[in-house]
Formats: sequence, C-alpha cells, structure tokens
Amino acid sequence: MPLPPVDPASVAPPPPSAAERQAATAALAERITANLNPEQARAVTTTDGPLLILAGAGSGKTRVLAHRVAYLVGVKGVRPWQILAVTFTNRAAGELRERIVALIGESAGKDVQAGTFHALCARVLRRDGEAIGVRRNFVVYDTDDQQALMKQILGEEDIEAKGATRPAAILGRISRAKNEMVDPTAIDDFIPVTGGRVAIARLATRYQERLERAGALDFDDLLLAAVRLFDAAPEVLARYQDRWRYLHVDEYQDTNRPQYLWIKALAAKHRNLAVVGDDDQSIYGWRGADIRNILDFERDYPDATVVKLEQNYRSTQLILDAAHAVVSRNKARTDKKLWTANDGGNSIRRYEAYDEDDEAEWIARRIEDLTGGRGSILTRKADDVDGTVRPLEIAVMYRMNAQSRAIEEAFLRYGIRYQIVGGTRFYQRREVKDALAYLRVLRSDSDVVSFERIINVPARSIGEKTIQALRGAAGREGLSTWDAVQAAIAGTHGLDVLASRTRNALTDFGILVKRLRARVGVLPLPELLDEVLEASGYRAMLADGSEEGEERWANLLELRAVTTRYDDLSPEDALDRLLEETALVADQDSYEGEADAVTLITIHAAKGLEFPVVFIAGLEEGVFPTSRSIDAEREMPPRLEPMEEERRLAYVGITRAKRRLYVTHASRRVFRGMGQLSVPSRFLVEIPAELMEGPLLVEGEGAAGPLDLDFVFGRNRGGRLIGGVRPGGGAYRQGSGRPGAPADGDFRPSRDLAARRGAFAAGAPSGSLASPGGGAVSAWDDDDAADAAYAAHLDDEPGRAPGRPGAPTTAGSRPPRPIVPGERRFRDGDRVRHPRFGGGIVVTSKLTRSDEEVTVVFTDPTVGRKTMLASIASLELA
DNA sequence: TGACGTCGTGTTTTT
DNA sequence: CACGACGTCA
Repeated sequence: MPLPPVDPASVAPPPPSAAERQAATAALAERITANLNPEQARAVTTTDGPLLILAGAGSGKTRVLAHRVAYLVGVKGVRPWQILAVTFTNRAAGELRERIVALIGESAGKDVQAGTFHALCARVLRRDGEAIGVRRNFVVYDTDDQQALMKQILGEEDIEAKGATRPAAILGRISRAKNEMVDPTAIDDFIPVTGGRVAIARLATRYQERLERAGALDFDDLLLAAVRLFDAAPEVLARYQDRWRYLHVDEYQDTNRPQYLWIKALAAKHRNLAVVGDDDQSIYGWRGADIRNILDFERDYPDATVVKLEQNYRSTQLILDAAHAVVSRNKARTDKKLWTANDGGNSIRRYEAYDEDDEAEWIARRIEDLTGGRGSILTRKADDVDGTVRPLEIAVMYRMNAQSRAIEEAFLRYGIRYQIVGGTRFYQRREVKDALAYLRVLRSDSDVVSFERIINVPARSIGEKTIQALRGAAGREGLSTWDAVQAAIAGTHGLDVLASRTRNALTDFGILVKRLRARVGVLPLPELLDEVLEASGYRAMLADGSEEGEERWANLLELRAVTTRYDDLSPEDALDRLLEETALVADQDSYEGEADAVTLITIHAAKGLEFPVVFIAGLEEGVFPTSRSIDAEREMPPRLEPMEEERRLAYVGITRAKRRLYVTHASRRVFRGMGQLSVPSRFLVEIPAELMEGPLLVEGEGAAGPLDLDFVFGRNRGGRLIGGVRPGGGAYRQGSGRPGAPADGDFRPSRDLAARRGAFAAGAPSGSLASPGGGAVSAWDDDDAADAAYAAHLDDEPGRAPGRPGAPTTAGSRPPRPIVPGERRFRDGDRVRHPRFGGGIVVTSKLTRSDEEVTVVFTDPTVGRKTMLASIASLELA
C-alpha cells in the first residue's frame, strides 16, 4: 500500500507493535469480505494453492477477482506486480483493473498485471523472445494480413482461391492445427481440387516461411511461441514464475490448449493459480477453446479448492428459469442451477415478425415505449420498467453482425440513438489499416504485407506486375522487401528489366519512406501520423469532396486521437506501443457504457455485459441456432457439440438481461439477397410457455403428441395443425387438401425450399399461433397474440378480443377492417399502404371531431414520417 | 496502369 | 446483398 511521504521534521510515531499490525490487518480482511456472500468470501480468502471458482452468470465473479486482489495486496502483503490476471478481452481486463483501482488505489492498482493472453504473450516475447529466435521488433499479423499473405502464396502455387481453397478456409485449417498444437507444416490434410489435391502442409510451410521472413507472428503463433519460449528457456520461465506469483485466469472455459499450457507452466512453481469460469458459458469452441480445461481442472490439480458461486445478483428468477430451461438440455455439462433473491420478474415477451424489417420496427417501437420516446403509445406505467428506461440500459443482441443492418435502419427512422459494438472493427477499416501499414513500414524493412498494402496507395503507378517482380526478387535473392525496392531503383539483383517510369515511381516511394523514417523518434507520434498522411498524399486522396472520403478522413482523425494516448512515452516507444496495441485490440473494447444509446451487439461480444432490458432478435432455426450447427447434428454420425455450443450461447444471451427480456423472430428473412422462410428457433420452444407471453407450445402437442412433433408452429382458422418441428429438427407440414397443393409430410427446412413454400402456402404462414384466447391467429399479421391482447387491454377498447378473430386464412390476404363511425380505423403498429408513399407502419392515430388523424412511418426513408387524414388519404391496411 | 462494369460466390461468432 | 475476381476500354 502507498505510504504518505515522510516529513523529516515531524516526530516519527512509534512503530506499531506486532499485535497492532495484526489487528489492523484483520480489520482490513473483515472490511474486504464484509459485502461478500460466504462462497465469494471463500474464493477471496483462499489465496494459496490451486483454486477453481465455478461462477455462474451474474454471480459476481469480477467482484470476487477484484476483492481477491485487494485481499492479496492488503492482507497478505503481496506486491501488486506479483499478481497476474489474464482475461479474454481487453475490455474485461480494463474493467477488472478499474475495480481493483477502486479498491486499492491508483498507484498500487496500476501495477497489477492484467491483460489478454495475446497481449501478455506479446509482451513476454517482445522482451525475451530472442531466446527462441523471435525478433524483438516482430509485428502481429491480424486476419487481414494473414489472408493477404496466403493469397500471395496461392498465387505462386497456382491454386485457384475459391471454395475450400479460399485463403480464409486454408488459414482456418492451419489455425485449427495450431490450436490443437499440431504442427501445421506436417499435417496429413488435403483439399481435393480438380485434377489433384492441395496439401495443407505445403501451404502451411510456405505460410510460416513468409511470416518468418516478414518478421511477423499471427495470433496463434503469439501463443505458441510463448509456450515454446517457456519450454525452451527454463531460466526465462523461472523469472516469470517468480515475478507472477499469484495467477488468475478469467473465462477459463474459453482457454485453448496453448493458453492452458502457458498458464500451467507459469503456475508450476508456486501453484497459486485461481481460475474462474462457467462451462455453461463456453462459446468459443470454434476458436479452439477446450471445455475440458475447466472440466479437468481438479484432475490437473488434485489439491484444488473448488468454490461454486450459484447466487445470481443480476437477473430475475424468471429470466434465470428461462436460461436454465434452455441450457439444461445440454448433455455435456456439470449439473447446477443458479438462484436469485431478486423478485420473480416480468414474463418474457415474444414477437413473431413478418420479416426482419418488421422485427426491427417492432423493437424500435418497444424501445420508444420503454424509454417514453416521442412515438410511445404508453401513457401509463404498465410495469416496473416501461417509460422509465434510459437507452443505455437497453441492448439488442443477435447471432450475427449482418442482422444489425435492419435494426439500425429502423432506429434511424425512429430517431433512436444507438451504438454498435463489433461489426466492422475500427482498426480493420481500410484507411486505418493503411495508415498503420505506413507506420509499420517505417519500423520494419521486412513487413511485406504492409509494404504491399501501401506501395501503391495512393496510386503511384506501381502495379501488380512491379509488385510481383519485387516479391520474386526478394524471394530469389533473399532480400527484405525494402532492399528489393532499393535493388529495383538501382537496377540490380535482376531487377533491371523494369520500365524507367516504374523505376521513377519506386524512387519516389523510396524517398518518401526514407524521409518519413527520418522523422521517427523526432516528431511526437500524432505529428508523425500527420506527416505520413500529408507526405504520402493520403489526405489529398481523401479530400475529393466525396462523402466517403470525408468519412474516412474522420476515421483517421479518430486514429490520430488514439495516438495522443501515448504522450508520456518517447515518440519511438509510443509508435511501437501503438502498433502493438492496435494489432491486439478489437472494437469490442470500444463499448462505451456511458453513452446514452441503445447497444447493438452480437451475443458473443455481449458476454460479460449486463443490461436491464435485452432484446434477442432472430430466434429462428438456421439463424440461431445457425444452419451449421443444424447440419452438424444431421451428419452421420451426428456431431452434437456445435448445437450444444449454440445452446450455451442462448444461455449467455438470456442471462445478460437483468429485468426484462424480449425475444423476436421473423417468419421470413432476406438472406444473401434471397428471401427465406423461417421456423421459430428451438430455443424459443425450450423456454417453458408459462414464462412467456405468447406461448409457442400448444397444449397437448408436445414431443409426445400424436405426430411426434417437438412443437407446433401453426394452425389454421379451423384450429387444424399446419405444421411443426420434428424432434430431429426437420419440419412437418400438413397439406391443405386443395388440388395441386403439397400433401402432408416431412420436409427439411434448410434444404427443401420448395416444400417449405408449399407449407407456407398450404394453410397459413409459418408462425401462426394459438392465441391465449384459444382462437387461431396469424402472427405475421403484425403483433402477436399476446401483444394484441396487451394493446387491447391498454386501449380499453370494448369488443376487441385478443387475437383478432377473423384472421386471414390465406397467406398474403387480409380482411378489410370495417369502418365504424366514431371508432379508430387504424391502430398503432398497423401496417398500411399508401398509393404514393408505399408501405408503412402506423405510429399514432387519434380521432378528431370528424376524422381520424393518422401518423405513419413509411418504409421508404425518403418519405419518412407523415401525418394524414384517414378520410382523404387512400390509406389501406397492408 | 487504372477505371469501370459484369459475373460469381459465399455467410457466424473474435483474440 | 456485398464483395472480390476478372474482363474491357481509355
């Protein structure tokens, strides 16, 4: 702990007696554990030896970690820098550090080593990597860089890059081998191509050679090299073992083999290893995470103390019940159940949308209600959160980034502030990568990928042919890329065939780089960046008056702002740090908890976050769970792990919600430009009906029903079943009996599209529901049955039964709503069509003396929001 | 060489 | 749809 400076003039107090010191420490220990439950306290005070903390979602594990560090420092007298905390994301590391600082103060807190595996390994390698031949100034190649490199190799090997020979696909196989710690240059893995087969080992060999020559490590190599270093250089390992005596690993269930071995090596000497994790939240299997690492912890460390944190402080019991109902279907998991002292909570609200735009609109309207926004139909407080929620308390989560687009568009139309986390990551934007590539070129002669990235950006007439000549010469003559450029300028090393025009261009480029290099270490980093952008002509290139150029320039200014963060370092160190950190930082870390905006985020990226209100969109078979997991399940023999991982992902998503959860799905969705019909996700079905408004399960039609359907997804008006989902995942549909219409039978949702269309046309849309009132209702109408009932209740409209009797029986058509004098013809949420303005949705509608005033938000953004009189505008229900 | 159009193709999640 | 590969023309 920091001590106040000693004033020599003052009389030093007598040193405290041993007894006094002991009492003070005990008091501190008391204070640290005061606000913890007994299990949390045990996790905090069990400081020595291996410790496994099984921490369920929302059980306060970050709290435990932070308090544990405080306890180590304050009570056990451990020096802050002897404590290592490894997290999975930079954001988690930052949060943890913040919490620690809050507990033990800035000066001690900042010395605690907290970071991701990748960042820590990079740091270790930067310092000691030379022992295994890793250059001190290595660069980290991200996915883009790797692909650029692999593309080169495929070109040289004359392999057509498509399908399984796409750079990404090949790199995926190489990465998988590395994650399993199999040497990719020696694997027996081939891709069949027309007229032969491609050996992955050969491409991997080339790839590793290139990385080596470029002085680069990819993400996987960062971990592998760090493990290799500890293995090959015991004295280096010993140094780190003695420095980091108290080890903590967060999200242990997500560690892969190299990470496991790295931490195991570090822990081998002092054995003070505390790992925190939850097998139910293991969602990175596709990246090599090995759930066995946590399941086998007790086998690895037989003397381990095991603490289970099962009290949840985040969510309502209802939300926990829903989450548990889903995840407990998994076979591979340790049995456990979270509980909470929080109240029961609101039902989960479900909405079946017509398509993704309708889904997005519905979410936007719900958010208006929740926040009391301008279009809100709620004037009364209907439950604990409605009308009182701030945008920052809301998150919309989805399975894949592509889903955010429709939601963004709706938010734009509704004027809802939002922030997107993830997606196109900032440091992956072209202009940002270009600028960073310039900076990397200033630091390295050999970074081919960066050289090739910028050598002709902005255009300086150095084309593909020239680049290939340079590359060829570098390979042939063993030159660095920079030396190859010099050789081309001088016309040596067989590079004397280039036209004088290109030689001039190269000369100019060489002068530019030299000039900029002379400024490194002289100019402060932000000014160096200015100089780079100016001298290279990059700024001029963007200043073409286009909107795009402006946007890109704005991004570069943002990058410039980042460079000012390293003001306290020397310009040279600042540059190196920038390059290091930008390679290892994802945009996930850009999540701003403070901005008053709705958060749009993938479930993966949302892990570790919590929100009072959560929407999960796109709960459809094929989207969530993904079609890949469904395909895997259908393989012979079936592979069940992908589906179990999807289920865990659903669990993670649900448990992000503190008070209110909304789940949505669409009955049709445009995917890669093509409309697809969708069936509700099995995860929706797995949530017990009584926890949801708008139950999916129809009574008496469960798995044991006569048709052996997992659930029924629709009935026609007569209450006749129109289809359902088979236990194996296939779908069943009932024929309409009409001539020409398909007959009863099974079909496969993801393959037999024609059959699905048949099912769709046969009776009713896929999402028809039995309403709470018992009548049949078509949910692609607009709001689902529960929603309609809810709205009816709020509107206090007599004679409006829930579920809107008289629902259509034929897809696409809709009975006209009768015009009743003195009664509103349009209701909030109605989809309408206007001859000139196209389709839209009614936002508000109110009766005037003699007419009805309808406000409609049209789908066409150029039309926007319009208020019109129902008697004049030829507005029709769509 | 570079600008521009057409065609084909693939799609999760991220350090 | 959105992006990259490839072909054509200036």
